[in-house]
Amino acid sequence: MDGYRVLDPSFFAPERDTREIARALLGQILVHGTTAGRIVETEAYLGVSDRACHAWGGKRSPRLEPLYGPPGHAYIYLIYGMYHCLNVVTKPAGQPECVLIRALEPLAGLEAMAERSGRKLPPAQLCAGPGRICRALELDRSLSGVNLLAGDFFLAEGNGVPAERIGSSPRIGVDYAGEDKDRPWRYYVKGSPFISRVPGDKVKPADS
DNA sequence: CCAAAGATCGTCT
DNA sequence: GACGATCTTTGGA
Repeated sequence: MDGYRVLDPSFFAPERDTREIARALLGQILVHGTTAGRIVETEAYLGVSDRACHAWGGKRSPRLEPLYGPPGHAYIYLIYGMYHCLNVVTKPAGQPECVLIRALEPLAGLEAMAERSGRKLPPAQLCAGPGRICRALELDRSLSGVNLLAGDFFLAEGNGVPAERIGSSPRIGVDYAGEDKDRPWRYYVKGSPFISRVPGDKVKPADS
């Protein structure tokens, strides 16, 4: 879309820790076609040593190939047979680390997003959750592996979020990860009404 | 070939 | 808080 400037490749400098990138992605813009949103919630997945990461132990499979590819590219997979999740690869090829994009503040194409949801969702619910993001922006695994620094599906510069406005918590839905399940590698914009869950919530707030 | 599981979401009690 | 939907992917027989 016009009016957005693609993120500079230096955003994914090799020396940058994936958790730092996860925090820096807060406030940046995700664009696909005529839909766009500001990233307000992310999770870091730290590769082969992280039991919560799909690439834990160096596991490889066709689905995971983009995760082993260059940084700034998308890794998208189908989950539970009905939803997709979008990740941004953060490290040079061969280092399978990434950031899961968990929630956006919708900025453009809200009507299309609501239409795709098939129901009347308030803006705060349109992109509150990884599955909802992919539904709203029409992302699926045909886009896994694409470069997010070019094209019509890309990351654009936004205003970063200052450290004091960033909260952290354990990652969502990784109870299978043993000793890594409680690592506080989920990051969110404090007080944002667009995040998928507020710490302390066991379940999502009811529709309203 | 077949079984099992899954980085979720919506609905129902 | 619990449960079911839905189907690809993976690993083992």
